[in-house]
Amino acid sequence: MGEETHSTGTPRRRGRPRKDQSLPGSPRMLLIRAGLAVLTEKGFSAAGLDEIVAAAGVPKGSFYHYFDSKDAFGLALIDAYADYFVRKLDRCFENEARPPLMRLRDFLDDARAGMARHGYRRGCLIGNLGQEMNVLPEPFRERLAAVFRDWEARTARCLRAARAAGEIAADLDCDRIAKFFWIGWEGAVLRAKLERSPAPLDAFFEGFLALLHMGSTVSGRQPACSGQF
Amino acid sequence: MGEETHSTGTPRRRGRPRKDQSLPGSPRMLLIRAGLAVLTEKGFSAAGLDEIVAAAGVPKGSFYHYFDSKDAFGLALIDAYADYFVRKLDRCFENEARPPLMRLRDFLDDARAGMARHGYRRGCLIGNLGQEMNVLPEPFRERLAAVFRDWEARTARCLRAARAAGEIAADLDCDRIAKFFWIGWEGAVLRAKLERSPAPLDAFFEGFLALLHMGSTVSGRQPACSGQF
DNA sequence: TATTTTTTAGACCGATCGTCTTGCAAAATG
DNA sequence: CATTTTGCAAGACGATCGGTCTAAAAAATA
Repeated sequence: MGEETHSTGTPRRRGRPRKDQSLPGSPRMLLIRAGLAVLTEKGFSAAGLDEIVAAAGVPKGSFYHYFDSKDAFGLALIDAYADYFVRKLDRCFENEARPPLMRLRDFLDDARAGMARHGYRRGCLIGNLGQEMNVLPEPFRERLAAVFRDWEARTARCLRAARAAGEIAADLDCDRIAKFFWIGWEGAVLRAKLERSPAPLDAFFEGFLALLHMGSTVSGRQPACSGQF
Repeated sequence: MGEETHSTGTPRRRGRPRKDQSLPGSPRMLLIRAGLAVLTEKGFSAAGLDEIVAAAGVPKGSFYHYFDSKDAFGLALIDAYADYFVRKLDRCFENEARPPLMRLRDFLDDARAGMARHGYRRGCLIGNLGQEMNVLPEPFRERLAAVFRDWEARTARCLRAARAAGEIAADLDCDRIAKFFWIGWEGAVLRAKLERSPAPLDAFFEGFLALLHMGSTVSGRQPACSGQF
């Protein structure tokens, strides 16, 4: 009461209205995009704001207009990366046109292509920040852990689909396997960066697949694509 | 010739003789010890020399007497850590008093205890530096990769002993499995740091053991300690 | 004691870090 | 148009970074 309100409920204020900072070309989005590129490559501590604002083509002075601090920026990057990655996961894991186990392989192929595209220099933002946990502010921890829980849940869902389809043994614990996958996968991305090669990704994935086919010898099914582990 | 030489062959020179810098109490060793503590926790980029020399109780000016640069110091730390770690690996993997597969578990127990002792803040130096590869000088890459090759070789030897003892299936490729182990293990250490918990170490290890018992259902052997993967 | 060399000691440097203050341009209202 | 309110940009700022430098103490030989 007393304040004039818009039909949408927004109080019509005087002064210059703020731009929509969720638009792709907005400075905020440019900063986030540049920040993702830099931090997936160098991590948080080694990434300077100067480099990020330069890559974004945004004046340094503007940075603190859009973000309270480098820390707050980092948290925003986690959210942005989580969003981007969940879309990728869903595109793979919920692709009904493919058998569930092949969806996992689609994810591998996607990741391998992504790392190759960037010369094996960019890794996983979540893994990078996780490694730096001891020099990051405490709020990062729960946020990163939550992202992993989410990825694990989506992966477990895909695994259950595979189990329901009879692609993997019926007595496998899909939640534990999904946990196992993400624990090891981050190690594989790390090694791929170190060796500048997709081999660690493949090596881990093949081992993981072999694990999935445990007990399949009993039911007589042959592993489709695993090596001789 | 022309120079006076000791009976040991060392040319006895004038001036203050240099201390043995491999002695435990020497400044150089204090710096390396402090550097290992700081870098296993914070990585290379986030670790400042000021912090390291303070922790070592050595004046900053002395640092550059013993090391040419922070980079050179980092390489020395890799060597020191590799030495320390190889001793640990051999203590576990070549312990003839234990069956080969149990030696692997001994390593797990040792690592779990080590991480707990430091509050799950210190990780693996090699993994930390590997994650930072893009912001490290190029010589680090080959050095780190060589360390992993060494660890893999020692692990593969232990696995072959297990295979010879009939603890694991005869058709398993021990070299590939060893590679798989170290790829995933570094991911497990990363997650343990993130979650400040030993659970990721155990989760990965149990999955790894399950992988080793592939085909054991055929030969009728029961997994000794793996969960229901 | 005089000389030579190693080691200690910390002030100091330019560069870069994240942050903040300040001022002006833009776009609304009255 | 004048006013108001805000968005945004530019650069200054202190702290800290890795690294350098000079000087002197320490410990040996001559």
